[in-house]
Amino acid sequence: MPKTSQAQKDARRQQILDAALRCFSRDGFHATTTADIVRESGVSQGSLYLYFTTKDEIIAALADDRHQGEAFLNALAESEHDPVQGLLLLIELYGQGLGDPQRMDMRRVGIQGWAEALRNPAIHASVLEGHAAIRVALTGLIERGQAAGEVRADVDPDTAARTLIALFQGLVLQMAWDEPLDLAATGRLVREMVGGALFTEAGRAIAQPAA
Amino acid sequence: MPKTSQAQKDARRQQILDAALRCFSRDGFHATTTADIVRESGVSQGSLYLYFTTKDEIIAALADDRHQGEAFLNALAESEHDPVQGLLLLIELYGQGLGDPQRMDMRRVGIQGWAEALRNPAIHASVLEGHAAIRVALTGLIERGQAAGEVRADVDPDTAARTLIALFQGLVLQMAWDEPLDLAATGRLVREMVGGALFTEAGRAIAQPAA
DNA sequence: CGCTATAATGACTGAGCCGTCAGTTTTATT
DNA sequence: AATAAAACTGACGGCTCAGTCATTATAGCG
Repeated sequence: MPKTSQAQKDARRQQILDAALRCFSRDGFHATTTADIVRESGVSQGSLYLYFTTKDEIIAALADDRHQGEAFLNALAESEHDPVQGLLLLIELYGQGLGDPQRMDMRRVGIQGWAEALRNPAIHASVLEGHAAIRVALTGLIERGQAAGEVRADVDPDTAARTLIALFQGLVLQMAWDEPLDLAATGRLVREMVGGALFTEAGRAIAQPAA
Repeated sequence: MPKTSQAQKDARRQQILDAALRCFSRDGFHATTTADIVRESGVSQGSLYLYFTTKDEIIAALADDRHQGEAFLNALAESEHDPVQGLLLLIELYGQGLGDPQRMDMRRVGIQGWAEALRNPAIHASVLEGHAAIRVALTGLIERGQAAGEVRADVDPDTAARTLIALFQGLVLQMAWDEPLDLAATGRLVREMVGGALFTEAGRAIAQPAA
């Protein structure tokens, strides 16, 4: 008969993860010591290893957590929205996310993860999994748009999705560097780019009122 | 009277830097030990510290080296090319660079640098310096294009430059992850995006033959 | 109030790393 | 060949860190 409930255990685990996120955001994965996480979380050195067997496991757990927040994507992509409006809404939501200071730590750690994915197979898999989830949502929208005649038929949905994601990845990076990005102007430009390169006349007509 | 020429010293220094680049590309900055660099370069542990006072200095030296290769940008940006053709040429050259396997190590280390810039002030300064150099070249081209009536006047050159750079940063990242990017299709799409969002009718007319 | 099983603790350890330095080798000059 | 200055070497010291474990605290139960 356990002496603590599952909820308490989960809370303690989350407490460690929250602390780890702050530490990793501040110092990166490698310059953060387990002692740092211990200090930041308030648990003892020993307890850390009751909830995680390894420092790397903490990193992996954070990478997995990240994917939870992206479930809204599929909901959006498969909703009843018109594909063009759905695409623009997705862009809009991501743009708003860029400016949200609450998510700063997550974004900074995410970037650390991008780099780590180059050499850590587990992180690589996790990062690509998240990447693929967004891509699937985007390609779905684009294909629906093509079926509706609102997106140009000569556009490869996969290429378009990857390119859009690339654009946002770069913006995330520059935001994290504290570069002075004009988010409103950038948003307008991205909509122009998407409208000009992806949409048909019919698509642009639908997009116009939203812009 | 020194026993080795400056050229020999430079060569030895470069030999260490080349080895360090390979190590950092493979294992990242932190998981690479000085012993790794010693093994890879063939110099002794002691000699390493005749040429660099610190492991961090090796990293900084690589970051600075990187900027040397970007001098061609200014030449291009300030050349006699038509601005629209200059922009498209720049995009073309960068696109070709993306696919060049020779530069793979540099790109991988560059991405490590992006992450490191989040917490290491020296790297941050160096990365932003390189970033600014490209941006200046791009804004210059865009402004010349606006003066010539080939680029839309309602586009903010700085925003457009940052957004274009963001796009390429994301593509570099995805390439480094071994994602299956169709570079030819991506290039076409990027040109469509730029044409649709930045160029005026006159600009598109000039762009058309090049595409 | 004992009693037991689980949870928590923090001092400790062994591995590994960065940077040093006393000694060795090389090279130009006499 | 002898010499001295410069270059090079690699074993080692001091330190940090991830992970452990013997001990202590706590919570439920009869």
